[in-house]
Amino acid sequence: MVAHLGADFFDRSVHEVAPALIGCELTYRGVGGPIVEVEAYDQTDAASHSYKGRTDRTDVMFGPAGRVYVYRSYGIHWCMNLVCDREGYGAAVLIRALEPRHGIEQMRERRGGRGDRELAAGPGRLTQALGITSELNGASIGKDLRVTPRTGQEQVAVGVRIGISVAVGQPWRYGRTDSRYLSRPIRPKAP
DNA sequence: CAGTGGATGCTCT
DNA sequence: GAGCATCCACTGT
Repeated sequence: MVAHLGADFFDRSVHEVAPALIGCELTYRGVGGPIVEVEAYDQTDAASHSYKGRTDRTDVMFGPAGRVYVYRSYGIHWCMNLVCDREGYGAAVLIRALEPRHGIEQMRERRGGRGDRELAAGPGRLTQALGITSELNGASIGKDLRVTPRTGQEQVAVGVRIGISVAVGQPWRYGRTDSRYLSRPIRPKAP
């Protein structure tokens, strides 16, 4: 029985939680590994789904911390977030990449036999590798989905977020400096 | 390598 | 009807 993070870990500013998640192990039904890349989104942020207020889609973002917000991206992919901050405030961390460590064979099957570097390097790839869909939207962490604390010190790099068209200069992307499993290299500022 | 465009579904205007 | 918190295949250096 390994200790895992509960709702209290997430019940604070997303800007504290996001960097603290780097190096924590995330597994869904035993499949996963250490998180190497995340992005923070909060209610005052024009790039956040919660920016324009609570809607049917974004409802989970405004709920209690420690729940899972899953949305469809570009009509094809699923992206997974962990909800942060107090109830009523819309904030979440987008999980963008992890290092494959547990259940690698299952990840390979789900990802069409791609190389290890392409199993979970990117938010759409990660959910596909772990078998996460909208069925998980609104679920609480701690059962099928677990996050365990990191064991050592991590070198966390900070950069600008990817794939957005507003608030592009905000340094709210975090990642392990030395990881081979990032979706893209971390750049301090947009070029 | 870098750059481009298509796939595809849903939310919000 | 526009626009997306993406990925992949394909092209050309």
